[in-house]
Amino acid sequence: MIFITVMNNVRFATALHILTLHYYMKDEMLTSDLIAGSMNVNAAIIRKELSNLRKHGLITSKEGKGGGTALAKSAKEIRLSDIYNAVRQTSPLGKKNTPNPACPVGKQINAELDIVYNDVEAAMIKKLSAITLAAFCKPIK
Amino acid sequence: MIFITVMNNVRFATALHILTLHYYMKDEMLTSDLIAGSMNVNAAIIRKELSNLRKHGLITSKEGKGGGTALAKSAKEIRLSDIYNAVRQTSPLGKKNTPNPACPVGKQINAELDIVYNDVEAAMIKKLSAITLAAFCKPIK
DNA sequence: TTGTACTGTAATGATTTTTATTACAGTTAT
DNA sequence: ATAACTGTAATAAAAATCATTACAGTACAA
Repeated sequence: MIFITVMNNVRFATALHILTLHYYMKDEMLTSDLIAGSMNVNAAIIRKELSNLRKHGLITSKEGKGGGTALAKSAKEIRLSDIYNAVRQTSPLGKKNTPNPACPVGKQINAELDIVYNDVEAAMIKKLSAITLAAFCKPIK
Repeated sequence: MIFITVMNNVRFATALHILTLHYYMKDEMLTSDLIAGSMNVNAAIIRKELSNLRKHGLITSKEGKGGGTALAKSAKEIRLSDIYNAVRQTSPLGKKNTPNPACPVGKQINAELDIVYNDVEAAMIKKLSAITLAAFCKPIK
C-alpha cells in the first residue's frame, strides 16, 4: 500500500467554520479560545489550522495581548476551493494500491486511476470555486 | 466529533482493480487468490470486497471447487459511479464537527455544510457516471 | 463418499491516521 | 511586570484501516 497522509478528517469543516466565525465578527480579532468554544474542540487544534490558513493567505494574525486572527481579504474573494486547497491532503477517491508489476493490469492501472482521480477532483473544485465564503455564510443567522 | 466510518481508504481503487481484472479475463471465473496476487493484498480482503460488490449487483459468484467470480453485467453497463456508490462511506469533503449549539454559527453551519457536501458529491458522481468500466479498461494492456 | 478447491464470514491483531492534551517560548498591550 | 495572546512541538489517546488466521459451508471430480 501507499501510505500517504489522507483526507479522512474534519479539517475542511473546521476551516470553513473558522472562516465563517470571522465573517460574522468582522470587526473583532478572534482568539483561538473563542473559536474553539464555538466548535467544541481544543484550542491548540484551532491554532494549528489557523496557522495553515495563514500560510495559505486566508487569514492574518496578530500576536500578543489583544491579538487574534481576522480574514485576510473580503469574504467575496474567498472561494470554498481556496479552503479545500488549503486543507487538501489526498484524492477524494481515496488511496491507491501498489499492485503487482508482474501483472499487466497491476502494472498499468495506477496511471489510468490518476487520470480519473484528477478529472473527478477537478469537477469537485470547479463546484467549490463557484461558492464564495460570503455566499456560504449568507443563510446563517 | 462525529465518528462515522469514513472514506479514507483504498476501497475504490481495490474495487476498480477487481472489476478490471474480470474485464480482461471475461471467460474465466476468477478466484480471490488470483485477484489478491495481482494486487499484493490478502485474499480475505478481496473476498470481503467481492462480497460487497455482489451485494451491489456488480459481480456474480459461484461457491465450491471451480468457483469464483465474474462480472454480473456487461462492462459497458457498469459505470464508475456504480463502483463509487458501492464503496462509499462518507463525503469526499470529510467529516463534520459537532459544534456548540449555543453559538449561532455552530448551531446552523452543519445544515449549510450538508448542502455544499451534497452538491459537490453530485458533481463528482456525474463525472464518474460518464465513465464506463469498458472505457476505463480500454487503455490498459 | 471422500478429497480438493473454492466462497463466505467472523474474530483478532497490527498499523496508520486522526484528534486531544499539555506545555511553554515568544510577542504585545496596559 | 503582568496578563493575554499566538505559535509550535511533543506526546498520548482514540479511531479507522488493513492484515492475518481460521473455519464452516458448497460444489466438483475421482
